[in-house]
Amino acid sequence: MQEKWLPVWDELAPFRSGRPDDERPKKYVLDMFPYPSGDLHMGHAEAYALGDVIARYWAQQGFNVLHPIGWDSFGLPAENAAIKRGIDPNGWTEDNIAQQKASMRRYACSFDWDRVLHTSDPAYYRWNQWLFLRMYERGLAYRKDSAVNWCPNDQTVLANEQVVQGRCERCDAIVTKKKLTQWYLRITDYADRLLDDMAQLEGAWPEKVLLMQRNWIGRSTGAEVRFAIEGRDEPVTVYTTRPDTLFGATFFVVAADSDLAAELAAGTAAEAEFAAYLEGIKQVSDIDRLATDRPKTGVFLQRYAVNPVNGERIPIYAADYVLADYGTGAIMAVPAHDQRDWEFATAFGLPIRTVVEPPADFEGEAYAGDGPAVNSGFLDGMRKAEAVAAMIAWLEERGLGTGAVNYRLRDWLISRQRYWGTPIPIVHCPSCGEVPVPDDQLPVRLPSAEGLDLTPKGTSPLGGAEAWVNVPCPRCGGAARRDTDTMDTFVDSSWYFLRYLDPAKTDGPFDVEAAREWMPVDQYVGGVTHAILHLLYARFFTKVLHDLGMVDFEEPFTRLLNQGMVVMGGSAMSKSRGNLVRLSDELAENGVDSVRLTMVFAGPPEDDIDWADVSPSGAKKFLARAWRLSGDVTSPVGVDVTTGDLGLRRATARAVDDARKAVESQRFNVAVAKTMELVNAARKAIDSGPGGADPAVREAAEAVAIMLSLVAPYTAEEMWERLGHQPTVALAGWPTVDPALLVEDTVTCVVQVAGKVRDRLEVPPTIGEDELRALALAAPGVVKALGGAGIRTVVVRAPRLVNVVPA
RNA sequence: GCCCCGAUAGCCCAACCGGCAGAGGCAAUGGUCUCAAACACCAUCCAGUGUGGGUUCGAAUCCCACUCGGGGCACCA
Repeated sequence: MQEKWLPVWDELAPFRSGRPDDERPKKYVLDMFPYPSGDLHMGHAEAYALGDVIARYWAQQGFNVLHPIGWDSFGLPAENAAIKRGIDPNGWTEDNIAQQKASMRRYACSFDWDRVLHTSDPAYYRWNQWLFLRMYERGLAYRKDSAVNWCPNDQTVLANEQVVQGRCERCDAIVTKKKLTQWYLRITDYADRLLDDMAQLEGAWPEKVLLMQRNWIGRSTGAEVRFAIEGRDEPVTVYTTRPDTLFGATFFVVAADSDLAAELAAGTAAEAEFAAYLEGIKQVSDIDRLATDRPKTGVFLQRYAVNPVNGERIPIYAADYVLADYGTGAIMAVPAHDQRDWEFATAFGLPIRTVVEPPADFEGEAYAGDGPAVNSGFLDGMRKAEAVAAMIAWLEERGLGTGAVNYRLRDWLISRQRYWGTPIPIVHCPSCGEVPVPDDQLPVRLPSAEGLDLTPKGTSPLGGAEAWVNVPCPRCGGAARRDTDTMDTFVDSSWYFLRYLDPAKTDGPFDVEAAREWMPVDQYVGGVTHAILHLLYARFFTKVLHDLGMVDFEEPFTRLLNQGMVVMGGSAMSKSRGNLVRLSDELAENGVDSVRLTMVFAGPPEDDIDWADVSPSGAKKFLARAWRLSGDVTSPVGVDVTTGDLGLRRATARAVDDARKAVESQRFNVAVAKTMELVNAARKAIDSGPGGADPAVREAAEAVAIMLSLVAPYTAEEMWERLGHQPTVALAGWPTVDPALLVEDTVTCVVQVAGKVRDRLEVPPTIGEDELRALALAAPGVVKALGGAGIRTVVVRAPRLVNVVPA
């Protein structure tokens, strides 16, 4: 069947979306593009089967559907394979792309093959560089020196988002900290918009993803408070969400690894102790830091801060439970109302002063809840919200502090010390400093990997490409060096959906006019693994592009579907676990259509599919059963179906309508079930009903073919041909439903007595309440159940239900 | 520790605004066809919705508590 239909589909190109004279309304369906590591696997098969249902459905509904595909082809696997086997990452990548592309074609994905792109193509990454420079011009791309996450295995830095439970999300190595100068994108400038614009996505994105993003951005509101430090000219500002507890601050803590801690310790009696402590915590990995029961440690710096609200002298400690890169790296400690401060105070014998009255039955240690303020001067008696506002006003009046907002989100670290990525288009000149590469000199192409040592060693392999690195400064012409870092590959995937609109464009990253027409993406489909990283970055880029005046929308993806994973025997498939199911084996055994059908029918798309629980051979049987229908139709093409058997016509109308509703609400498994139901009804009509010559049977079989075309394109095409039509069924159009056929002439009304079903009545759907009540009370089952007892009330829900409540 | 989501037949899953627990499939059993088997077709079997309370004429559906499973966050002041 593949040999038969692939050339036909190539010829007809039903899914080419760029025709200029196409007047159909537009829909943009986007599948997350794959990383080209080897051939497609079961996970791809599921994701692309689901995306295809949506794309093909909209095509059947008469939309001009843009459904592109490409490859996210920069990244470590290519580089690691290259190191391991001594081959060129580019060649490895191209080979895998060719293999995946061939598999996708066989898998009958409805992609527009005229729009493919891959991100390791200089014609693509040139625009990464261009966008980077636009951000640089606006101060959104900058370099800073700080302690960064370092993966000792991959020998590269990682973004905050790529560290999971203190481990590298890619290779699972324990992440350490390293002080480096790195490139960042100022995503924190967009924190509020990234958070607030999620209101637009409510109901259209999985609630879980929105929640994860909200948590990740982690906006909190509170106040910044200035504390004078004895023996220091400048006060130190702290951030707190509980300014109402300021009277309860009994000590002060600075992050041990902050510059401030070092400065405060310098020259004091605590200096040596502090240095030893600092050395000690550097040895503690993030893994250990994450342990919840870790005892609080710290060093008294022999110095004092002054609480601005009551002039009290409070001791300053350096500790590792305060983070250097959140807030200001220093806190006021209120042990009575913060569990961490409570633990520290207990360990160091510091005073604990209650300033919020806990409820009488409170049994915990620190009380973080609401309650009336006590021991708090002018705040006494106020509850939390009022006290917070009053304290902020008090501080602001005296210039001692101000209301403030903080975020958990950090700026996005994009430098990577690896080869296979987009070179950062900056030249470092001894006299001019950082100099952007002029636009007309883009792309800065990667030097050939040949002769380069790609082995990770902590600095970028690009530094070894002498001829590439040493360039004249674009500004002064003097000897200068290129920046040798490459960009995080998440930069590549932050705007690829725009590039599809005109992937060959040479005078800009994307076609602004086409973006106005096609964007935002109507439906995005992909794994929940990208719930934070990719989706947050893509949203950020979109907002930057909006501010650059290049797009007129603020959110790139209108609707998001996260498909589940394909697992085997309850756990994720892996070679080492020995439960790997090979897609190629499944395809060879059961065929493309059966595998796709199995994926779609297994359950709701967002649920995991356990391959042990599903039956591709069952799917195969069903497809054969559906296909046989087309051979049993004996009426001619174009026969007047209105003369057909009414029962089957009703079943067809109902199935088509139910399937439509199911697809639109993304219950694809239900849509398949409705198709199965129709196949059963048609079979019955042929074998033991009006027979294959009845026009209603043709109507049903044609509807089945079209419904199946969303899931099983080969089978559907075969049926369509056998039914006497020209290809392609993919554009046959969704069957029209006569609304009259959906109206039943009688419905079954359930009659309950005290909530138990006692009788059933066949009534017209238009029956009135009073009439139905009378009928129900006279029903034999009701009379019997009542047994002469009186009636309290009768609940009538015409036409489906009556409930008689006995006295 | 905090926060989300889920639990329906042996298994995977349906059930619209609270209104007959069953659409579909897998497996099983019986039958038709066959020399026999496979295929195909027909039929049958199977739960009262995780547990305990509550609201309601009526709860799988709403509320509370709990159990189990999955996921997210985790010294973010």
